[in-house]
Amino acid sequence: MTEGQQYWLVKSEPEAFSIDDLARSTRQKTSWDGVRNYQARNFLRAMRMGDQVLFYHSNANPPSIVGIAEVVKAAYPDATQFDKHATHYDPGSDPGRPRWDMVDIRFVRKFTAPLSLNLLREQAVLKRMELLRKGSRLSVQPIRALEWKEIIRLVEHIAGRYAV
DNA sequence: GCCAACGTTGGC
DNA sequence: GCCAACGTTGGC
Repeated sequence: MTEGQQYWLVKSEPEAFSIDDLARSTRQKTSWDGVRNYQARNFLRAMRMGDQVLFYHSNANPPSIVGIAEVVKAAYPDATQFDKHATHYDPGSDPGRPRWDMVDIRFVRKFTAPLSLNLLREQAVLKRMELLRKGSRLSVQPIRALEWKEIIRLVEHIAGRYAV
């Protein structure tokens, strides 16, 4: 584990962009654009190359953490904010001082079995996760090192059930 | 499809 | 600065 490495979670609706879409992308990379919430943007700006990112499927059955990506490029201006035809066009953003940023992430792995929201709720160690807070909508959020460790433990535990 | 929770907008 | 109205998110 690299010193200073941080952990994050990003949400995506699989119908819009799934972990399989990421795995199929050119060089298995994508720009995480379209974030239009200041708190989420600030977390994007705090991301560093090599940070590990949990990939969460919202509006899915069941909603689950489905895999891992990693940050391969730190925050830089999100081009879609200046594109009149883009869904997330922001006429209020000044090109001289862009309001919204994006990062590039690369596929790392897809879990053998997704970790459902229900399963996550059962873990005492994960009680403080932003994701599990009622009404939480933050699409980019930090994950504590302990939580990361617990999630990896769960993934390995579940994978072990299918091991030969 | 419902609706609670939340963020943003804009009138005052 | 207040706050009602509105739009969005996202679990269920």
